[in-house]
Amino acid sequence: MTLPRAFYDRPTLQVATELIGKVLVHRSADGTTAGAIVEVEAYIGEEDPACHAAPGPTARNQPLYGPPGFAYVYLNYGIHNLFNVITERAGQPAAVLIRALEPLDGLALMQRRRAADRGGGTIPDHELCRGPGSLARAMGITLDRNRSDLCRRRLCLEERGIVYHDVAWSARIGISAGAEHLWRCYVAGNRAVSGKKSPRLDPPRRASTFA
DNA sequence: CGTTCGATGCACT
DNA sequence: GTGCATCGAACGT
Repeated sequence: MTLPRAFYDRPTLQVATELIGKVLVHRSADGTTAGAIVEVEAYIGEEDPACHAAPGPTARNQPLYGPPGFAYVYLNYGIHNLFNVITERAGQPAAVLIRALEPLDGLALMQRRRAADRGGGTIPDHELCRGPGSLARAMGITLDRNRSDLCRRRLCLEERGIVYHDVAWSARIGISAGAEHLWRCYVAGNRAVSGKKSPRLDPPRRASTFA
């Protein structure tokens, strides 16, 4: 079932953690793709230097100031589309960046979209939606989905009863200002999560007693 | 395995 | 003109 607008109309960190395990679905002209969210980052308010709202309202960041439950898609590094969901009530600029999915539906279509960028070759399933740019590419999410209503059918988030354990928090990836906030939420140990090897939760099997 | 580095387009100063 | 909420090809171990 599709998440209602009230889901997004709450504190951003709360929405971020509850987004883990929810399913992002895109019904496009090419077909339907879907995946379970395993990694997100929160961007909260004009006081957060890494948030696009940091400079105050501009033409580009307008969706951040709008009502919750809408998409904010923008072009990054001239190459990648990044997909965010708007949280908090209108006037409070905040969003959650979706960084990685575990692919569920439409894997062949994802494969085709990703392969279109390269010469060819097959991509491992767990790498299809690993990283925010790759995810948007595999899901077919482009700039024309900016401001899309996530409570409609075309592009939405669903509850399918998926539960992940070992949910962890860390600093956000790829930013310098605002690194003190631990606003990245991810499933520890999941192969579809971006970045290097996720730090292990369990302690080393044998700690040396000698220094 | 790991790390480095170039590509690329647009918003903003 | 500058600086990105990145990716993956091309190297080195």
